[in-house]
Amino acid sequence: MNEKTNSQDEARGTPGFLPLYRQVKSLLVRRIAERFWQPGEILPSEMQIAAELGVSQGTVRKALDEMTAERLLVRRQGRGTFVARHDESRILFQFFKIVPETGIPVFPESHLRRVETALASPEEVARLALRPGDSVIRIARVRSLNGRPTISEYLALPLERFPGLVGQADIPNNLYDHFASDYGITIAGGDESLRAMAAPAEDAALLGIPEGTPLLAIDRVALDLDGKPVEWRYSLCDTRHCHYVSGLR
Amino acid sequence: MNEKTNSQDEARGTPGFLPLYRQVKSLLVRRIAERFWQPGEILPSEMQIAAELGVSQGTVRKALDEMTAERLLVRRQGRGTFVARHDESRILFQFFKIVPETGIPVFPESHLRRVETALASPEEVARLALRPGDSVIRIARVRSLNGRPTISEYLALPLERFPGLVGQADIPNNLYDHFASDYGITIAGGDESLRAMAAPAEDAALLGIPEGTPLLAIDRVALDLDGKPVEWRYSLCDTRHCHYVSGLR
DNA sequence: TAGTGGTCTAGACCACCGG
DNA sequence: CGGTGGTCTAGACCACTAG
Repeated sequence: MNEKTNSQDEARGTPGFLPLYRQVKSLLVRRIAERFWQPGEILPSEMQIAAELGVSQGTVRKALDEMTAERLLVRRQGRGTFVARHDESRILFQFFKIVPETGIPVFPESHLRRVETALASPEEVARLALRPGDSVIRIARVRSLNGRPTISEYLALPLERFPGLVGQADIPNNLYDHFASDYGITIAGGDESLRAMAAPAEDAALLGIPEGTPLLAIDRVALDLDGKPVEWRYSLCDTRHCHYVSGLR
Repeated sequence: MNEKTNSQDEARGTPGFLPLYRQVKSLLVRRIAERFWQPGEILPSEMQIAAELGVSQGTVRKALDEMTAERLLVRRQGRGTFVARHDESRILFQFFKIVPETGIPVFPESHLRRVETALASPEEVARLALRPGDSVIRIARVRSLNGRPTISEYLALPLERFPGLVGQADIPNNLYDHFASDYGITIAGGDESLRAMAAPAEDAALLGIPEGTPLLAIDRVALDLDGKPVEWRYSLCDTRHCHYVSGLR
C-alpha cells in the first residue's frame, strides 16, 4: 500500500489525508465498481488482500467491516467474503419500504406501460445531474401487491448509461439487479422524500380508485457506488392497504 | 469480566453465548440506562474501563464503537467519550424527518392542546405493550414549521413511567430531552409507518386547511434502551409545504 | 506536557465450512 | 483436514485537547 514506511505517506494533518483502512476501502470499492469482482463473487481472504497491499490483516478487516455495514459485502464465517447481490430479499430489505396490511413484505409484480426516450426536462437534468441536451429513458409502470394494483410509478434514467435498454424485449421487474448484471451499475443507496397528494385522474384510473383519493408520493434519487445519480423514480402509492415503513435508529 | 480465564466462560456454541465485547457493551448500556452515567457526562477512558473489567483495550473499543454507531455515545479525540444528549440537533437528525420546502431542517414550535390521563384503549395496550387496565397519558398538540401550522399530533405514554407529567405546568416542546432529564428514560430508536389519508374535520380546522385535504399520517412507536415501547405517536402532516425525508443506505 | 481517542500492527485461539 | 472469518490480546505511534 505504501512505498515508504508502514506509517502514513502523507502527514496526517494535511487535507485529503485518509487513514490507511479508508485507502484500502476505496481501492476495494473501486474494484467492485469496475467489476474486477462481480456481484456474488468471492473476494480473496483477508490475509491475501493484506499481503497484496502490504498492510496488516486488521487494517483490511476494518475496511471490509465498513463495506459490510454498507451492504456492499456479505461475509460468512468459514466460507469467505462475497460481493453483495441485488437479490429480491436485499431489495425488499433495503429499497422497497412498502409493506402490505398483512405485515409480510412481498416483492411487487410489475405491469410495464411505456418505455421511451426523450430530451431530459430541466427537472430531470437537475435530479440526475445531467447536462442540458442530454437524453433520458422514461419508464411508466403499475406495480401490484398481492395482485392488487397499488403503485403508479415513473422512472427517468440517463440514456447514456443504459444503451440498448429501450429496445429490449422485456424489461425485468427487479431493475436494480438488471442494472448490476447487464450494465455493471450497482445501486448503493438513495434518498427519498415523501408527501401526500390527491390522485390525478390518470393514476387513479390505473389504480382503479376514485380521482382525488389521497396517495403517498415517493420521490427517489438512487445513487451508484460513486454517489452519482442513476435513477429518478416517482411513485404514487395507494396506502389504503399498505404502508411505508421507516426505522429510526 | 471473567472469573476463570481470559477466554470465554461459556462454550461458544451454547445458546445465549455473547462475545466478550458484546457483554462489555451490555454492561455499559445498562449503566447508561440506569443513569450511572448521565447524558452529557464523560465516561472513563478506554484503558480505565478495560482495567476495571479485566479485558483488553481493543475489546472495550469495539463495544464503544458499536455504541457510537448507535448514537448512544459521542467520542471526541483528545477529550473523551460522552453519553449522547437529546439536544435539538440530534432530534432533528435522528427523529424529526419533516423538512420544509426550503430544504433547511428546523425544529418545530408546539402548541399544546390537551393533556389528560385515561384508561388505555386496546390499541394503546397493544402498541405500548401494556396490560389491560393500565392507564396512559394522552397529549394532543399542533406543531408549526416556520410559523405555519403543519402537524396535528397525538401521543400516548404509559402513565406508570411518567409520574407527575400531567400536572406539570409546562410540557416542553422537546419531549425526548425532557424524558431523559426528568424521567431518566432515553429514547434510543423507533419504528414509523406512513400512509396518506384525507384530513378529518377536526385536524383540518386545526391546520387551517379544507377537510379532506391529503395528509401524511405518521404512526410511530418510540423505544427505550431496553427496546421497550415508551411512546405511541400519531402525526398528521400537511405536506404541501414540507416533506418527509428517508435515506436508503 | 499528560491524557485521550484514532490508527496500525502482530500474533493467537476459536467456530464454522467445505472437501 | 485446512482455510475462512470472528474474537481477543498486547503494544506501538499519532493527532488532538486541556491545563
